[in-house]
Amino acid sequence: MISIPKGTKDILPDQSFKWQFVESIARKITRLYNLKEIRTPIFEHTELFERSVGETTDIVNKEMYTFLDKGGRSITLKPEGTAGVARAFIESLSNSTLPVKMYYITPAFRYERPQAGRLRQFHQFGVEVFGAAGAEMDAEVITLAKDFLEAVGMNSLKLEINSIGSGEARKNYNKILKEYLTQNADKLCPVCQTRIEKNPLRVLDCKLASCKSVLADAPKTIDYLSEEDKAHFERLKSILDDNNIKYTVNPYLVRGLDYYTKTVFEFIPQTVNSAQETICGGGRYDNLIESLGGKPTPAVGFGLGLERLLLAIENAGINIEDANKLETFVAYADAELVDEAIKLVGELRKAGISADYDQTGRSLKAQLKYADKQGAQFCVTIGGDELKSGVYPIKNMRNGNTLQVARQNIIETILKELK
RNA sequence: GUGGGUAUAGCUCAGUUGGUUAGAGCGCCAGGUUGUGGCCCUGGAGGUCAAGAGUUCGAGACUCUUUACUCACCCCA
Repeated sequence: MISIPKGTKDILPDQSFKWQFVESIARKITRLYNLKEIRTPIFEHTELFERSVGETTDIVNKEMYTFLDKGGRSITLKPEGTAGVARAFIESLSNSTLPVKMYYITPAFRYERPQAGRLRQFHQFGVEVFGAAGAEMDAEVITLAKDFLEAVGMNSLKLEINSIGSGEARKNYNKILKEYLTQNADKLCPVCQTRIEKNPLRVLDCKLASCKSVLADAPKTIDYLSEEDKAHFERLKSILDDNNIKYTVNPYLVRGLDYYTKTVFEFIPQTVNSAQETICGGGRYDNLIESLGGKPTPAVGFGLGLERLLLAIENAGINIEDANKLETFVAYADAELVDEAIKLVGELRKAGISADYDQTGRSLKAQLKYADKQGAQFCVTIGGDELKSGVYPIKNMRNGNTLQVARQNIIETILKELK
């Protein structure tokens, strides 16, 4: 038997309604915020990710699905959503009226050891906004994420924000942090010791108590911001305050991708304690477009992991209704009556009512059982007597009540009952 | 890449110090009066006990190897 590849999952028919639910909310909320969808290819030139995500990151170093195509080009399956959108912006949208506001729902691929909330093919809902430098847009993006999360039922999320600065100030901070960490290297865990050279910001994120105590006295990003960056961060906080959006400033919050500047943020469910707790992470990346060869263009966005979101929804005990239940099942008591069932089902469908009948020749009892399993709301039964009298029983499967309805009034009756 | 756990029916799992023909619940199919679902009862289909080797008179069980899955670390969504 051929089985599913490691780190992938089928979204089976009895689960897909959950995905449709969160996706429909994503489309609804983005529309409220005046964002339009963008769909970029599943694969891009490898170089795009090397230059945007960052050559020092684990994602680029060891987690990309990279291969040579038949033309000898190095191709990579997208490991995240931002790079492709940035490329498309530079290539096709840089002469548009700014700001350009977009969202995407896309699979992404990382070659990692799978675990709860982490797959090799996973799915992201993301937002990218180009061409607005002010903190108003940071607030817009954060608020959109929050509205989305609340609309899917995640009401008790923690929002953490921080600013990691930009330009010279950021470089300067990196240097100072590195010096501090080097001086205290002997007190850090082995993993953090290797991080000092590779990616010192990441040390701030370490969960070990021993490292945390070293970090308590470490220089903090927000103390090394330029005046402009500081004003930007203050403005963001005041907008959030004014709009009653609760947040905590986490001076140790950093992001793993190289392209972030200034504002960074995460949404974390309060119910879980796993390391995969962050379901939404984002921030500003003012240098990305320029570093990819475009005109200097400020940008801000977020990525949200749909698998993690659905896990969090489940953990929070939130129940998602299956919106795709069958509306009407047409049962027939006798094999000769199947033709009338086919006809009636066809009429129901033309009237916009989802309808089905048994195509496998089962007994009436089995047909009813099947209708029940499909979650059918109504069941019309055809028998010899009905054919003669022209009056059919419409059974409401929720409460068991049956209406006797003349053949020509069936559609009208069901449409009325469905409301 | 590192460390733990698991592998028996479609699913969740039992299976005694190694001992006849491999077990349950759920699910699936059928029946329980000829035309009415859910609850209940009865029956049926469905397993190379992950694979390979070893120990033994005898292995689902014990040993080794491999593989797969899973959880955690790293990293990230």
